[in-house]
Amino acid sequence: MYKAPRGTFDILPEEQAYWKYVEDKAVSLCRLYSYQPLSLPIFEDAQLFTRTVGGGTDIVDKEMYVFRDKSGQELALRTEGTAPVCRAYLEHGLFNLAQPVKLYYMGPVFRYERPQAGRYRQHHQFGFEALGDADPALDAEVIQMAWQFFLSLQLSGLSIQLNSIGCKLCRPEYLEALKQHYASYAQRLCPDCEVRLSRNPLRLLDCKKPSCQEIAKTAPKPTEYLCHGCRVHFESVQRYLATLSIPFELNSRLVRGLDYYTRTVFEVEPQGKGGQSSLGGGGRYDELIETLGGNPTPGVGFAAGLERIILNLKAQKRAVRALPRPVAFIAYLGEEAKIEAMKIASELRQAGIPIVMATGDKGLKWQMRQANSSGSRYAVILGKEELANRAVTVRDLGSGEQNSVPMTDIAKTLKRGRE
RNA sequence: GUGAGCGUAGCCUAGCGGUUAAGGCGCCAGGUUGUGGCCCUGGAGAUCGUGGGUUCAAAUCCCACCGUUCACCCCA
Repeated sequence: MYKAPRGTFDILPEEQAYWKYVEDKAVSLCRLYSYQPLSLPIFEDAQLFTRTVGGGTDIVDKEMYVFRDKSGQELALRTEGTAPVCRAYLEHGLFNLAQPVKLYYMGPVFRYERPQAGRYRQHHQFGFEALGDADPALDAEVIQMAWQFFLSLQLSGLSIQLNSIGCKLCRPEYLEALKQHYASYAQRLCPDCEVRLSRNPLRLLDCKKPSCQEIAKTAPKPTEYLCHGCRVHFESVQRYLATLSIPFELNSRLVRGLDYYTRTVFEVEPQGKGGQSSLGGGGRYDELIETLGGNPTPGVGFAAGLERIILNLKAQKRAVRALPRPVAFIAYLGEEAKIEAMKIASELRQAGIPIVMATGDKGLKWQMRQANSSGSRYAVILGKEELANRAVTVRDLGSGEQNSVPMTDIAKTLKRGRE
């Protein structure tokens, strides 16, 4: 027997209401803020990720699904959405549009990890990006959007963690200071942090080991080393957020696991949870498009994990609207009635009424049971008697009331009952 | 990549050394010759994850493998 590959899963009909709920909120949010939909390929040139997300990050070093196609080109299932959005921005000359360009996307992303609660090899992200404008007001807008997204989902107990990690002007100096600080504790570092010290020092800050956290506590903070431009920017972001009444907590150890971030980084997480619980995150990436060969172009964005959102919706027992059910189930008795029933079903569907047409030539009892489990509001019954009268029997499956309805009036009757 | 728990019908679960592996949900049939839901009766459905070992005897004990879940790590 075949099974879905490890870390992947089917979303069965009974689960779909949650997905629809989240997707609808995402789409209406983007409409509200005038972000436009962008659909992206599932795989990209592998280098798109290695060059932007960065070597030394787990995503690139050990989590990419890389393969060669028949031409020998090295491709990768996408590990995130921001770099592909920027690639599309450059490829299609979207820099010629009025800036900033505001886009959103939704779809699967792939990372080769060991699955656990809220972590999969294929998961789904919803993200939005604003390209071509360095205004801190745009950082604030993106954070506000993220926040409003979770509010609209009726999730509670969340917090926004906010930090600034500087730019190419000020970060080198900071990293130097950070390395010096850690160098004096070299023998007390965990093995992972020893590697981080040389490969990706920023990540030293978010090690969860108590012994390393001690060292991180006294470590210099990125915000202490911001250049003038970055400091002013960060202050503005905070001021704008305050103006918009968006709550946030400064977290000087928030660094994010991707290399392309500059200045603002933020994360939305549930209260009192550990490391792997982040619901979404984002930030500014003013150097990313240049890395991809474009003119220097600032950008800021956010992405959220749909599985984790749904996990939290369930944990908080949020009811979601059920998927629509059929209006009527059409039962028939005998071949002649079957043909008439098929015609009626067809007409009703053309009138926009969702119908389940019985099949299988079984008894009425069986058909009624089907009607019941289909969730239909009505059963429409068509047998010899009805054929003779040119009128069907319409039974309300909620109340059990049942009437004879002329064949010409079925649509009208069913529609009336819908209100 | 590391560690721990768990693998019994489509789903949930009982059985934890001894004859035909038990129950609930769901499914099918019947209780109405043309009427669902509730109820009643009956039925189908399980190589007890796979392989090996211990034993007179293994779903039950041991080992390996596979799968899965959770945690670490990292991230959505």
